[in-house]
Amino acid sequence: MDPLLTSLNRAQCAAVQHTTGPMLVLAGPGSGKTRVVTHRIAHLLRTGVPAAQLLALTFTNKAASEMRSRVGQLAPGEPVWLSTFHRFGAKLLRHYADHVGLSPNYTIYDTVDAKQALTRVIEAGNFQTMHYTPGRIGQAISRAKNKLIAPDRYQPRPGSPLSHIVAEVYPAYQRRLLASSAVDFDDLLMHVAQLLYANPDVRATLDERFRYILVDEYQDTNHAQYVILRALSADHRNLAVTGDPDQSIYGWRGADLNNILQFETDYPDAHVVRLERNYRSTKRILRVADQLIGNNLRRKRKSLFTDNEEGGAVRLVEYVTQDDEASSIATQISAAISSGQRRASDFAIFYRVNALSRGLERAFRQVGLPYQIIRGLEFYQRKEIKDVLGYCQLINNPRDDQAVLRTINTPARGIGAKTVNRLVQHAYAERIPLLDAARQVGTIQTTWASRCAKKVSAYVSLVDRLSTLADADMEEILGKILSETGYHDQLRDGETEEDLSRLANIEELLTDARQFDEEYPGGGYLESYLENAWLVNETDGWEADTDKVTLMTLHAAKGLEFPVVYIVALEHGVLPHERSTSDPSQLEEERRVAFVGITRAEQELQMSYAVERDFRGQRRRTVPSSFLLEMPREEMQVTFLEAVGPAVTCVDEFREDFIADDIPSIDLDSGLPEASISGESNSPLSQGVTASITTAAQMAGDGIDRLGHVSPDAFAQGMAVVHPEHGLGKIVALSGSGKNRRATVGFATAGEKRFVLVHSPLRPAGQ
DNA sequence: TCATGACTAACTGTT
DNA sequence: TTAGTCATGA
Repeated sequence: MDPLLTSLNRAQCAAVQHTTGPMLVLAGPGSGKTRVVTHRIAHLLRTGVPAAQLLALTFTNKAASEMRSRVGQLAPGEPVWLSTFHRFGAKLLRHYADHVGLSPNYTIYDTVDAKQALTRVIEAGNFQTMHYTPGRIGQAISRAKNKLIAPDRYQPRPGSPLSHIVAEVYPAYQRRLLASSAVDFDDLLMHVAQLLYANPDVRATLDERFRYILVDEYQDTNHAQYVILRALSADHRNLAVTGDPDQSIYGWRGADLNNILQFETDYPDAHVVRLERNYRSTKRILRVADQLIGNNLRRKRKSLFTDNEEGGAVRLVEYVTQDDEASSIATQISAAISSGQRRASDFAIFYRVNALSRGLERAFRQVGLPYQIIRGLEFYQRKEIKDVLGYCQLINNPRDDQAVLRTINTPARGIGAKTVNRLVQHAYAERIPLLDAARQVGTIQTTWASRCAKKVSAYVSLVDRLSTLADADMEEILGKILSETGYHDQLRDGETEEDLSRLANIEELLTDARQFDEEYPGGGYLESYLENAWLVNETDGWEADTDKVTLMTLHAAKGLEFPVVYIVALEHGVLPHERSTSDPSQLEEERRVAFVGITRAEQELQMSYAVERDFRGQRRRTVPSSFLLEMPREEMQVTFLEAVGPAVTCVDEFREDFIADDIPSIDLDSGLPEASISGESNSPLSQGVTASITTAAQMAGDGIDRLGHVSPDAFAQGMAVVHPEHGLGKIVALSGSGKNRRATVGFATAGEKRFVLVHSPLRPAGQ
């Protein structure tokens, strides 16, 4: 028998062996879905399908890289195109940019940039937005884009003031994006859909090229993605989608559950495979999940079962405060680790909102538990990183207004809001990019103070100077930016804690760039580098093989599994989230979020809530989540507090309701966690905490070996160095790696010189 | 034009 | 709690 199939069950085999025609794989949690997808890719390759005809699309970067590594094991060296929808869209758009009015070097705006751009458009256009914030308007535009409603086709609805505003603002916003040759995340899909729709020849070419398409997490696709998929599989109808309606948790992002619920209507000849056997969780965990999700109406019924062990009871624990909750969990985990039962990496803690991670972090630090937090977009959202990347954006795409606005006065060079506004007005009036407007400063606006004009011209020539670097190594580009703009000096001379951490982050960025250069040597990859920065999310930074406890949102947890799972803050308003409690379909989505969390657990699961929780700096009484009442009592072990003080009626009521449902095992006074660990005693263990980033510079030490040679690693951006002939200088930029590592050094007398570090007599100053 | 400090409003999730 | 806005004085 084919070794690809031996380890699979019947349903899995059926899915893997399916080759032509549409297929829907309904895969319950833990049913080996990723296995099926990867094995199917390998199987297709084995049956002679060229790798170039395969396209596998996922929803997140994490899922894509997971899949890439697994396909790599099954079918090494096969160049299967495997990426997220957005990345796929970005690549296609590079190729067909002119078809949709972009230049190939277009910029991708993240949520923040897009919102700022929108705000500018609203201000500049003097739109009356009444009480609607740019955020609200942006959401409405995003929804329209996800539904593929083009700016000129948007129809305001009577009785919806917001839609009238959107009808005005949306076209202006989109015009400005195109003028900047920029797209937002939604455009990555909308433009592609439009491209395929408006260009039958392009569509046919791509349909021909991607004859076999596999889509993971199909329940999370939105209308735009749906249309793209349909367009790419019209002639070659080998579209295989996998998903689980019960795990659809991106409705707010436009995911349309109908896509999966109606797949069989769209493709009447679709082969449908159900993967219902769960290989992940214990019977009791699965029953809790199954009964909870049974309360949803909009779903496809499926029966989950497992041959795994019965397992221990699912725990529900009540705490007084969030601090109790956090420290109890931390103590439990470290006890399990020190007794040798578990490793730190066996544990994961899930929460509904990122803000809840802070208390947990504190508790973990106190106990000295190593942990890693998965949080979206942290690094690339930092001001200093965005500032530096802003210059890169500008080098890559000089029409990028957002980049101009970000960099024109960063670091401060005396170009104030007033000047910028005049520039913007001029640019909008002339319908030209901001940088061009800045370029014209000397010639057009005679009324301007020559002081301002001078500064603006200096900025323009700075950008021009940097632009000559477009094809250099990333590290060199970044290095030049840092030195030429004075950004590095400014931070280095700063004394605040903040400046220090900014500097550390910059170092981290340089290290990252250096790694990138090693992977893509020779330079000229600025665009790819930026694309990567724009489309990453920090989930990629998750290291499965380090021994740390994982903390993340329930959304980020999708697709992962852990031996022991904690879900915290099962409270009304948190899970379900307060913005979702009124709408039944949103409530169902919240239930699915809980379902996803529960089904990540392999052996143990603890859910908890606190009677009091700090929110917005205020302490509030909570109401336990109604979802808890929907779970089977007989599978659970409950730990209620004995007394929570006077008149905690909501919690009392909840307990009565919970107990009324004939609960066999209750455990009223045992198991209450000890108040908390004394905060003062700072154990030496806490040294092990690993939340901070160690920069390459920190690790490099003095970098001088016994022979007196200075390791190339000893040199860092901006460092003062000594040369025997030229004397004191400063490192302006670094590039290359290993023995090819070069430094550009600016000397006081001799000007700029370039050195190959291993052969150079350069030394860090002062050594 | 910029730095400072007071004040205020917001806190879902991800590409 | 905190990021962001606003007013003030230098």
